[in-house]
Amino acid sequence: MPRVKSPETENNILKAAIECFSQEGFTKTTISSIAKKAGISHATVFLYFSSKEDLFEKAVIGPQHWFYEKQVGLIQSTTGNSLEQLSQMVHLHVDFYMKQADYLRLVQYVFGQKERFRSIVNQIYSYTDQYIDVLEEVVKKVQEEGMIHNDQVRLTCWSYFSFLNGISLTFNENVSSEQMNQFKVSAERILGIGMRT
Amino acid sequence: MPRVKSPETENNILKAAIECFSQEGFTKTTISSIAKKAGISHATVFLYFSSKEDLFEKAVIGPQHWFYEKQVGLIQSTTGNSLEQLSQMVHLHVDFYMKQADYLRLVQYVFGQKERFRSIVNQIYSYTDQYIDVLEEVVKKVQEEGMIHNDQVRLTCWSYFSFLNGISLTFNENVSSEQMNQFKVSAERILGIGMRT
Amino acid sequence: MPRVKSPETENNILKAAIECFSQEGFTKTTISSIAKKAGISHATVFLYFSSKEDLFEKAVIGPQHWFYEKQVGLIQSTTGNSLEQLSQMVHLHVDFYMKQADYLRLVQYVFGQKERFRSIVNQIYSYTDQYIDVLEEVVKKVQEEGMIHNDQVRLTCWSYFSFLNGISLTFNENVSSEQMNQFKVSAERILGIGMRT
Amino acid sequence: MPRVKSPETENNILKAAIECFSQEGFTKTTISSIAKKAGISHATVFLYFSSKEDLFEKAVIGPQHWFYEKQVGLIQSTTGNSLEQLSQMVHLHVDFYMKQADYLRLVQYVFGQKERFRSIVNQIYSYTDQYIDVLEEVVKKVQEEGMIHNDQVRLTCWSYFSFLNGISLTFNENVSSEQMNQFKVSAERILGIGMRT
DNA sequence: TATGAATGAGTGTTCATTCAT
DNA sequence: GATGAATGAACACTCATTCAT
Repeated sequence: MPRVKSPETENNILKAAIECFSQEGFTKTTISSIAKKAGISHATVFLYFSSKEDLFEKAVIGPQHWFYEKQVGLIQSTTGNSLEQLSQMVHLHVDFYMKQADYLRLVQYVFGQKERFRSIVNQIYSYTDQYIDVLEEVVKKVQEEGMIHNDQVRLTCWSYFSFLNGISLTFNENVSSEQMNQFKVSAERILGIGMRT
Repeated sequence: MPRVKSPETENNILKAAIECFSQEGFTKTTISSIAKKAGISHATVFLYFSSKEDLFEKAVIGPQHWFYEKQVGLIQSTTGNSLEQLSQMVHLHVDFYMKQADYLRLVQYVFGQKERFRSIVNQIYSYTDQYIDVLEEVVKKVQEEGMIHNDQVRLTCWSYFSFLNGISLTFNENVSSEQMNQFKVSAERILGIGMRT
Repeated sequence: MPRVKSPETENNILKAAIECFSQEGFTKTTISSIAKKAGISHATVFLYFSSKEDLFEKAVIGPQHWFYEKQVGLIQSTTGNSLEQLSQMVHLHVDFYMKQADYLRLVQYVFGQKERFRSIVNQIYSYTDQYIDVLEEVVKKVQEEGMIHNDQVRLTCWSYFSFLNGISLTFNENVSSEQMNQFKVSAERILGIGMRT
Repeated sequence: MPRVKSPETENNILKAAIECFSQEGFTKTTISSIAKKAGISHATVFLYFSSKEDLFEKAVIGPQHWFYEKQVGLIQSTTGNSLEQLSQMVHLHVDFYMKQADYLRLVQYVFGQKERFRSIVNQIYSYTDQYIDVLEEVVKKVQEEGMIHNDQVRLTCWSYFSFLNGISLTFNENVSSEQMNQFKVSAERILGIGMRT
């Protein structure tokens, strides 16, 4: 982070960049459109980021730390016995994923072009891996208490994670609360809870 | 009598286009690169498609019919009692989605930029709706036999569909067979079957 | 002239070419548009003319012979004493020039870009020179009869010729008969006749 | 504070554009050739003009105001009695038209393709109309003094104007002074003066 | 520091021309 | 002989990046 002048400006650029890149993709988005949205001149962008690629990478990677902290935070904010905690986490996760549509679209855009954005994809995978670690712990704990059973906890966690991405991709606009509830049920089922048989 | 425009060439262009567009996105992909991959001159592309936009739309929409026919076909190819059939369908679906990574990435790319590709997105939604119709029927039949229970069958089907897209997005390369199996288990769970409690 | 197959087709092409070239200029006009107007395929044009340049040159030069024969014919078709004949000629000339707007526009187009179409321009000048020869003879004859006086007969003829081109250029659509009459008066005045003092 | 867009550069582009367009026509002329002649990069042209069409229109229309001011100025610069003034005006006009060959060729090029450049043609007609207004006044004044007679003053003025364009079109290079003098005589005759019978 | 002017590299698209049938 | 498919050359226009102020 060059931190040349105003960190506020830097943030404005990054926010504008996330919006533009997620709506139009990398190549279609112009530096000018980002600058305009950030309320500055296009040339100023280059004072804060060395190139369009640099800005893109920072816009995608930058929020990752916060993003996964947030997810972990959701887990830690739960209360009750561990089964109840897991269920609460699922609810919070689904809500969170549907609310972060903009940024998630950007991440999904990058994931859809793995060869093109190899280096960024790898960085995100590494963040995700850490998060899956945390998730795995939680699920394992519930399992040890005998309340659910999953042969392959880690792989189950990846399924869960994929599901969250899948719903965010398919429904990033106009989701009903009924639909949201169903997503939560489905997510719980993936983790082995919530079956009402 | 002059030479005749070859349907084979048209197909080569479409195949090349799907590959390129899914790897690089719309704007980054050049007509030249598509032409090169199809083994023709870039100008020839314009003999078959009126513009880059036209080619893109046809590359995305074209396979939809086949794609959903295929999915419906998978359902019909199953045997046994209806629960077994549903389970078989899930297995075939997961396999199919992981194999169609290239094309699915393209569809997901379009979905990630709904404002930009509004018209295409709407067309795909309409295909998907039809497919969900079929899926709903199947699930309802199993349910009527009392073997599973889902309050919201249609919404459950959308969850199932989102999950398939989610795994295809997150893992479009190097998936282990263990992982594949877990995906199948998770998919079954979303539909309310496969819980081993 | 290759005279490959049908002279009728060749003529259709030339007629279409004159129309297109005079309306849109050389570069803007496409071989396809000419072919379409001539009711044939664009490739067929190349059976009759070796290149676009070739077709253009033939379309411009081709009618020159007929055009100046026609003008000379107008002179010879007059009757009465030589002053009356000159006046009749002027009337016929003005009518003729306003009627040949399409082709004249093409010639004027070429004249407006003398460097670009040097060779064609020179050929037209040589035709025009011959015509001015004829015109000069006529005017000189009237002058010898003492009915008009012009110091510089040849230069006066060029003025007359320039005037005809000038009105055709400025008014190639919607000319009133009043205007036509005034043109005739003006043309006569250039030649030294028609002054009503 | 950044550099400022220079009006000098804009003028250079316009001058280069007039030269190129008048020599090669609209389509044949490339933005690069204009830029080269103006001593700048082709991309810079688009900083000053939004498109090739825009540049063309401005190059054609731009000088119209100056052009007709100039013509009117010529009239006002004359001295002596009104007949002498008219004669002087004609001399100045002929000189002026032969000197403005470059720009006039461009105007004539546009006039030769009225359908293609309809909007520009209409704008020029409106300028010309104003100029003819002025000319008409002058001629009428001379006429009122009983020194010449023209039935249709306005139409005569259009003839005069057409003649000026005609000579400029036919002789935009290498005109002898003898020829120039004859042009002046012819122009005077159109207006009803200068007959030496 | 911040900006707008300037530009070179790049791309979609057109079109004259060639070629196979 | 006639045609439509195929193509390479060319061009308008865009945009990331640099530079002068």
